[in-house]
Amino acid sequence: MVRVRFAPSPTGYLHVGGARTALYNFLYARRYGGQFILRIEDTDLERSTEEAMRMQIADLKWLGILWDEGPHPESLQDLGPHGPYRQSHRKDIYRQYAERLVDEGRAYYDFRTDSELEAIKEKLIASEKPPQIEAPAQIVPPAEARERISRGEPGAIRFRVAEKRDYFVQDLVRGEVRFPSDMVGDFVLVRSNGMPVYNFCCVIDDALMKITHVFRAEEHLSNTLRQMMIYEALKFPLPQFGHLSFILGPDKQKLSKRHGATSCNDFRLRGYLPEALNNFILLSGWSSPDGREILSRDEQIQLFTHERFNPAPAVFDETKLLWMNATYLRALPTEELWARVEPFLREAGLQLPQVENVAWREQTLSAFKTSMQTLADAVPLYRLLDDSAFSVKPEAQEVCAWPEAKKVWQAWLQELRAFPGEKLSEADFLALQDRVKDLAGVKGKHLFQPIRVAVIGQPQGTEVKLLVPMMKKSSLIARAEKL
RNA sequence: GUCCCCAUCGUCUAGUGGCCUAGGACACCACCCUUUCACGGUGGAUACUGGGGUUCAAAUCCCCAUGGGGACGCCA
Repeated sequence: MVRVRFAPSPTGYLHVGGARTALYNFLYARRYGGQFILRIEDTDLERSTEEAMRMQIADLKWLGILWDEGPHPESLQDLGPHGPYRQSHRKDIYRQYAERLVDEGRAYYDFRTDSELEAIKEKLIASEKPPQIEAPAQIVPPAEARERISRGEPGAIRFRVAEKRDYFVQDLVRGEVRFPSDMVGDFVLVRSNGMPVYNFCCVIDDALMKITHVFRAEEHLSNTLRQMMIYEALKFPLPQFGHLSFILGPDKQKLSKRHGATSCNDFRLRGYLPEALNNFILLSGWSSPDGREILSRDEQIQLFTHERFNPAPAVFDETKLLWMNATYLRALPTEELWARVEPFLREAGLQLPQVENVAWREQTLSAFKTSMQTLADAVPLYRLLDDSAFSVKPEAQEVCAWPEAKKVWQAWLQELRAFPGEKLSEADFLALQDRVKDLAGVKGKHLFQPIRVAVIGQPQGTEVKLLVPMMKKSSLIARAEKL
């Protein structure tokens, strides 16, 4: 049974890198009919917040990455038999294992102060040795140590790196990786404030939650050595590891805030579709066997295997994401697309009198979607239909200066006023345009462009024969009168 | 500094010794469609970091160099 997890630390919005790790784990679980667990790694009390945890959960939901065990997406109550799923709620569990290691001599209490440890490190560096902490000559016996701790004295628990030897992992992404044990000194398991550290919690949780495969970012590769030592000391079975390469910014540095939009929430706000972002990050470090790029969730699940991970880091290219978003957006059924676009239009405060008309939505959206790459692109397009926002744009200057323009506008207005109906169909418009042509004695672009300016105030955009049927005659007249 | 990871078009990537005069996608350029702008269609330019091996044969295996990234925390 495959059991995988995503274990974010709640210190901000969900990052695209984190989203990718979550997606890969999720797909892997679905591919092999296993379970996907969400675990919150909030042992850093300084930086973790409840608010950030909610944001991350909201982002995962938005992406459609749902978990079988973990905090309930709404209530945040533990869901599943291996809880609690927040590390800050598992302190006692960690403590128990730490004490066990102390009793077995695999770990020891360390009452040395920060400044003492600092001095030791400096001395090591001065003598050109790696600055690794080792056990003091005299270790405080467990009983005495516990006595001192219970009196409130601050003391940490350190793991004792016992023997010098090489550790090997068969990494699912990188193949065999060798770690010499002297890469690390005796490392802290439990802080002197009683809170255990990441490497320790991670091992205990993964073991207790029966995690079989750990797919995580490459930054954890060297942590794996420490974790392997803990697994060994606790006699826990080792899961399979797969270390995913980084997602980088255009400058090949690790993607961060200064690269602009990097959180899922940023992309949501900018009008990206979750399915497009999903599909895009999927392809940043993984490829499909047949080279196809646009893949439905079902296809993703069916094709997802660890053999197709790319060990090299990937640069995040928003241009391609934009293309992919446009592709998904245009493929959406109109009513669905409308549901996604509508919040952006509302946010922009546009006044669109026919907004309740389903046929009008269909008509406008199918005309506009070829010029949209993001949902936010709908706003300037629909603004053209808002009478209160109508104005002759600076780009129209040249057309307005044509001597033919005034003649065309005059005829246009005259014909509009004479038109019997309330709205013009495409055929009505074409016929009317013909009469304007005869009346003004103008043809070609000198006819066409002034009419466009009369309709939307600018010389370029969607075809006029599609635009005119979107508006009421009264709007068209009002606009023409403003020229 | 020490250790670890990585290296194919500008970018995402295919490639697991002969199918590679290196394939696809985005972006770019040209043309077509089009009385504008998009969409769409067709075509084009562009890459195996360098040097040594191994082999009849290397983008592919090995070594070295170079470059990039990561870890070396009582952060995760």
